[in-house]
Amino acid sequence: MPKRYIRTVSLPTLEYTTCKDCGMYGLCRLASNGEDENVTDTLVRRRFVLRRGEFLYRSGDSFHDIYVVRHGSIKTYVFSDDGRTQITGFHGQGEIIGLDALDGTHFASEAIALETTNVCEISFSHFQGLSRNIPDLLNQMLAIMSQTILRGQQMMLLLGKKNATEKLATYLMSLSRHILDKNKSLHPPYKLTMSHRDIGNYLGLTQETVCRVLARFQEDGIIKIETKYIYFFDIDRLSKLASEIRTEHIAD
Amino acid sequence: MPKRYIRTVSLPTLEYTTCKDCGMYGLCRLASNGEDENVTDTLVRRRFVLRRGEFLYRSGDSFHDIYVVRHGSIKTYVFSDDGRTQITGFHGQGEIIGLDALDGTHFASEAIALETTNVCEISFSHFQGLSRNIPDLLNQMLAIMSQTILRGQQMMLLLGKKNATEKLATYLMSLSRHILDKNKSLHPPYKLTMSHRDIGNYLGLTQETVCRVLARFQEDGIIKIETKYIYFFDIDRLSKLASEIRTEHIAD
DNA sequence: AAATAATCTTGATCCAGATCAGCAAAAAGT
DNA sequence: ACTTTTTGCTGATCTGGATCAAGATTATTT
Repeated sequence: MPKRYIRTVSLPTLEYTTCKDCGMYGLCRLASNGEDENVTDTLVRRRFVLRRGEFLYRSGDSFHDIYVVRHGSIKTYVFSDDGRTQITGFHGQGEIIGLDALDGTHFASEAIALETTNVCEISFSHFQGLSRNIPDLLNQMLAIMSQTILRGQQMMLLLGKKNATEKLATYLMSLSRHILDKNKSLHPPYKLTMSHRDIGNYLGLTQETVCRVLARFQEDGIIKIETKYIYFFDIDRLSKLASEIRTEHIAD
Repeated sequence: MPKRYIRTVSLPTLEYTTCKDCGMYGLCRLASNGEDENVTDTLVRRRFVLRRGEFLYRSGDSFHDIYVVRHGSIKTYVFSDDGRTQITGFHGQGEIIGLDALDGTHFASEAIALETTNVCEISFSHFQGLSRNIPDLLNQMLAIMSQTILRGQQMMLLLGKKNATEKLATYLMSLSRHILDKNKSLHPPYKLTMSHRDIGNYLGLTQETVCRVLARFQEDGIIKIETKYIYFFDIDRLSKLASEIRTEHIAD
């Protein structure tokens, strides 16, 4: 996997993607001050394509822009001083990347494409400029960042308290939710762009354990994996296995 | 430990705390538009005291305010649907709490005082109102939230990749850094307001393991714990044991 | 000051998941 | 089409930290 910065600048997207499902849609619309569903050029300065293994940014790169995945998928990770890495997220269509750097001048994390991926680039200073006239821009951004913090906390619970089965079930649940959000149906099999090793790294497991647990889920008829494609058969059972975060109020 | 909402409203603080070391100092100063070091009443609407075991907010509470620890300490946590909890942070002087709720209407996490604690309350809608006139307020808030996201990622690395020794060393390092920030010296022993059980929960360990590792650190002359007070003897060794996150750029 | 409850501590045992190993299947490169 | 590399799979073994247990301190209540 060649790990270089080779950005193929703006291209006709192969698969049509509307902005409507994008995490930045609210922001882009606010910025463009109109209703035009796909004209978001006020906020987005350019788009480009990354191929598998190409970096969006690397640790130490100076920070200027945040990014949104328009099509494809990106993984982000941090590392310890002895080189161990922790994947901090897999980011698909509509997800925002780079929010961990906007308090400083340099990225501490890295982002790399898992497949051919189309990305919108938003200049942060341009964003700040626009927000002087459109105060709600920043408010929307606060909300997005708050959600990111919340997801981090849920990840801490997963890593700190869940066993292998619960971890994988939780992960597959979040995957299935993403698919439902975008495709409105779980039936078309979903392509897993991340390797077992990556999934294991993300969840605090080894690839062997990931493999074994997924094999068990298949024996139990919960999912089916064919090469790189996953079919969801029994979301209810998966949900029970996941021990999800409780968001409703609990009477003490 | 009685777990009730009993707020002792605004009082003369026992120990004098300047606003200067506060995480909100920049924000408060911006809001008050002046240089008066301790007059921050433009942003902070009220202060109050929580006693040990009292909640700042509970899961399901409707969200109106964010909070800053003025003196004392607060722990925050989330939970899974079967009641397991994951402590997401210990928050001391100057730290901001509640940033995980400002995208919604209700808190999903809880915050409880570990000792008698003095808290500044900031109405979020008031904050938003102020920020219309002072755009930098929101920018500062973005930076604070970005740091929170980054710390979450470092926590994922700790929980997912570090062993017990590294976890405790990392935790003690962050503790010592806080002390240095506030006290400008490590010599005055620092009071540990959190129990071994809490520390274990936070780090993904049991209290027994926490106890054993801390005992080893003491045998090795790295720290000394007397009842609830900790002395730091060998920060260098601790730092080596911690395998901290690497923030500098890495040549590939 | 005594009683009670919570927390800390240390040892013995256990087990979920890591590690090691080796082959199978895909994917990428030639 | 063939080689090479990467990723996936499965079994055998090992181990770090969990669990279980039980006494010692420290904190809280009466």
